Amino acid sequence: MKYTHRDNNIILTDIPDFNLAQTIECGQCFHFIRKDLPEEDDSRSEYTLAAFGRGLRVAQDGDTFTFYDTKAEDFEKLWIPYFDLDRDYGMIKDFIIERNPELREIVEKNAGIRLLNQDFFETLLSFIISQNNRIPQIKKVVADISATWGRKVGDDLYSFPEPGELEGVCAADFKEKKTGFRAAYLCDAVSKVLSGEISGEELKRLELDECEKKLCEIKGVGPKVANCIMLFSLGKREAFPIDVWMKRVLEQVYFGGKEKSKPELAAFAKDKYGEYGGYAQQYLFAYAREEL
DNA sequence: CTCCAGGGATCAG
DNA sequence: CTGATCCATGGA
Repeated sequence: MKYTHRDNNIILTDIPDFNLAQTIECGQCFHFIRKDLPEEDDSRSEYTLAAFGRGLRVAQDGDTFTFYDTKAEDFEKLWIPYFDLDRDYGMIKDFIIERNPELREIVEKNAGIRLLNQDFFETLLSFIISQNNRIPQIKKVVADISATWGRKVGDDLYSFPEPGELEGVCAADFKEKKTGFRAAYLCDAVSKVLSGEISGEELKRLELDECEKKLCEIKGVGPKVANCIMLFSLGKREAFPIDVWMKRVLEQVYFGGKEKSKPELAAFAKDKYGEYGGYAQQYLFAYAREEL
């Protein structure tokens, strides 16, 4: 990874297959603020985001990425893994398109997506919150929970609380954050993590099916949420979350619009995309939200 | 007013 | 296994 260090900023060029806006706004993370930029300038985008107890201001201008106020050590240890910058997405996309030519346009429309490697605990709670909810509302709840129990890590930006910071927080407290019926689920998740019954490190070592099964022991975690957690925070890139959008796009692309059940589609996707399921899923999801 | 949101728990058949 | 209903909350 080649980059330069200037005025406390990390400047990154020559990084292919990476678009900041596509990566941050494709529905895999909720803990960010997009900076309003004058005019609709597609070539520039800027965000502040929180991850792993840190805040980050980052911008893309053409093929130049700027990580503001970032030390080389943090860039190497935090942000390269977080943005998955060490991975060869050109190879991944070629592989997907070669085996699934019907996905060519869909992949190329969002060719700059990278799958983030997020914190397990934050991803677990965030995707419990996501169930039967809308992205703006999810973002609001995540920001509110962070502002209440996390630490200040930037202007109007707070880290997502660690498990220990939520010790003693009960369902009534979560309800005040507009989590609705998910409040009890969040309590169960927090208590299982605090007790050690659920551990991100242990889950990483499990096979996909075993990992999903274990995650589904948490109240409010079903197949879709479990697969999001595995894909976005446990490094399981063969995971394949199926929500209403994935259902729609798969039915449209492969079944002429005919209805299929989610378990049916899950088996279909596993057979079709195999270990690249997670990547295919994210290109399909972004396409579905834009075009369907 | 109704309908629905990156679903899941629960219960019926 | 499959399907129906309910779950809080907010926006269209």
